[in-house]
Amino acid sequence: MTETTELGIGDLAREFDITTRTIRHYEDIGLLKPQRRGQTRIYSPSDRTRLRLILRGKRLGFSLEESRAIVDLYDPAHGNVEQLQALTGHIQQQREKVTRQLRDINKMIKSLDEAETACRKALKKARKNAPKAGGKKSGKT
Amino acid sequence: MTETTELGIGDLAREFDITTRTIRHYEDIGLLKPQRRGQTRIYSPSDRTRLRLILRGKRLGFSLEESRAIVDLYDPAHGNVEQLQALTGHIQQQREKVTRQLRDINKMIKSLDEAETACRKALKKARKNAPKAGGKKSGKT
DNA sequence: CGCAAACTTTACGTTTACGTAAATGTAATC
DNA sequence: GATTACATTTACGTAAACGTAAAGTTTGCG
Repeated sequence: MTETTELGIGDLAREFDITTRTIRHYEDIGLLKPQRRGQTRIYSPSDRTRLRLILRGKRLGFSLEESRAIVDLYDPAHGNVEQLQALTGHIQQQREKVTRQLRDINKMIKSLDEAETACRKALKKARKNAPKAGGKKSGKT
Repeated sequence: MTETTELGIGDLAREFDITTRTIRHYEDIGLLKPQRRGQTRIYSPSDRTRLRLILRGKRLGFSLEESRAIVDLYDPAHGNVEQLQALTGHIQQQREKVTRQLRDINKMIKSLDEAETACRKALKKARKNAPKAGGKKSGKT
């Protein structure tokens, strides 16, 4: 019948290229809470979204506990003012963390640019007076 | 005597807020190769730079093996054309990885923006008709 | 001299994030 | 009704990245 939104654990595993063990592990630690039809886990689109967020966090080097904090941002206890205020705090924290990452990445990209430039330069030189080996030692750093 | 560039393991640990055990571990797996004065490790500015790169990699979620690949970009076997060519390949790989991260980060920042907006909106509403609870369920993603 | 502070090696312990195997259940298909 | 394919729980195993404890140098200071 309804097969539009009903996802099995295998479907998810295939979609995100992870193992079912991984998905169950995320459930073990409370990151996912799929419904059950009997014993079998049934995943909703929102479960899929949570999983996507978790995996994104992973790619960014977040621990599963950190990812939990992020994922929970999208599923807050609605309506309580104090919790909402705490939530803005958490969002701010995450923003700072991600902003630091952004700085790190930009530095790294810059580094890669420099490394590439240096490498190309060395290649040019090597090809020019190339015979068999050993140009001059170039200065370092 | 010369104390300008001579760094002890404790100095480095303090500077980067890590333990000496961590630094020794990086040496164990070949990420650092400080000189020795007798038994004692002596770190050069370039060692410090390598360490900085390693830690940046960590913040970005790179494994130490991945960081090794990056760090080695800056300390390649100079002069060999094939190695230089391989090197440009590695640089390109790293660039792709970092580019994916950049996409992930931008997505996450966007998500955080949305989360914050939603949160502020909910706060406003909550303060307006403040009684106890229950907004509507909002659609997702 | 004596002692603390900072260095060393060796080696077992711990946490995170799953892997992997075993034993079992259920459902469709031949 | 036997096979095949996917699901389940339970539980021990493992790789990475250190933590931590033990036991021993080396160095400087009062």
